[in-house]
Amino acid sequence: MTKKGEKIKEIHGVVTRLFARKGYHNTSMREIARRLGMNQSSLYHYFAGKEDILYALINDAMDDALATLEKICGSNLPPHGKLNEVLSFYTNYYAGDQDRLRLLVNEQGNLGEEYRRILIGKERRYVRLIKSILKDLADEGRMKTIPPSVAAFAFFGMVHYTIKWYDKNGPVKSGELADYFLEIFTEGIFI
Amino acid sequence: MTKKGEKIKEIHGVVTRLFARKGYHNTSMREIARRLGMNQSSLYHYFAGKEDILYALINDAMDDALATLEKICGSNLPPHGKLNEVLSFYTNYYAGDQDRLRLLVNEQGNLGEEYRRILIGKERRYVRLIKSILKDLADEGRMKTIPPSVAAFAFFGMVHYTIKWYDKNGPVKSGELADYFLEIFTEGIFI
DNA sequence: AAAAATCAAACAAACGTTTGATGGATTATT
DNA sequence: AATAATCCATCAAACGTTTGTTTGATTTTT
Repeated sequence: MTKKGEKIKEIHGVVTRLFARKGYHNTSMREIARRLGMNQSSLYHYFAGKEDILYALINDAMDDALATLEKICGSNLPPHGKLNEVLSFYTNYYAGDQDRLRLLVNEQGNLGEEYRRILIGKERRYVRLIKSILKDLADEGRMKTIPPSVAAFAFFGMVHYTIKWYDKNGPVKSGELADYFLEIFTEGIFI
Repeated sequence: MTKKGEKIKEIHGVVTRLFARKGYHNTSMREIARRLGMNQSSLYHYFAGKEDILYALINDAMDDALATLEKICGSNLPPHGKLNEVLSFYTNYYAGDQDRLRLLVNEQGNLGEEYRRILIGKERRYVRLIKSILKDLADEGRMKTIPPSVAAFAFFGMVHYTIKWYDKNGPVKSGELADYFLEIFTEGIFI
């Protein structure tokens, strides 16, 4: 890794933390620079502007998740095995890297149209992946007649919302959380 | 209703729409005034400041929902009947009044500490209500051994996330959506 | 010596808010 | 009923800050 590459990573780390905890607009370039111990104008040596930093962070987070999800879906596991793997990975991903994913969920609206277009395209791929697994389950006759979109977004909702409440230092480990979500999603809370 | 009261309602409507669609920080007092056809300084005749408008909107939305939820929970329905009612109301509420609830979910972080303290207190009441229903179900032996917090937040997650995807003019009516959510939450998607 | 990294200083624009004044409506006083 | 005093709603203009960004020079590294 080049010297510049490492610095960029360092900046990414600090900015992720700040944007996630205080929000994009409540974090100034001055504060970012101060936390990094550098002059604010030096930031522009690494990034074209504030918005580009946000975009890079969200885009990276999406690419990372997409890569794993597509690998799972491309495997030769049976549908319910894929669902299991996907749900488990996705929950652990969200529970384990909350700051990054807060940006993805909360701050996309602060990007310009062009950037958003790209990210929305990637989001569609997420949804399509989950829906295709649910379709396969339905074809096997293992799933109720619930619109795949509704089921998929119910699942996304459960997982995405963890960034608002889940504490990974609390009593429930993220692996257990994934197990609970899988149980609720597939079999429900009733006995 | 007084003349002033009606004007405040009108302002609330316009601001709700703007804050929900563009975000709090991407909506200036100048734009709010322009959309209302009034001078920006006139807004300060009705509100102490921008932040106070946001607080009023979120607080009202919370109070409305809390009133209904507490009525349901105070009724003499059996636990599963309460769960049914609560889930149904809550889903319809979120699906039917998306702009208002976007503020509740997305923009709370832009409020000062004092305001947030109050809202967090009300949020706790939400969670306590749902958890108490789940506790009752568990005592009846109808619920699996899932931590009530996890189940409650899984439910909140499903419903709150609707503001990001659900289209009430789409193929799924909000009543149906509530039925699907109830089915998924209680019995799961598997047959 | 060339290139990369950092800096202090300043920029123009946008922001939320305040000021001070105006005309019209409402209320109180004659 | 007519007049005076008060309040309400609105306005144009400006205020002081803060914002993201740029400029141009200086230091550090290669």
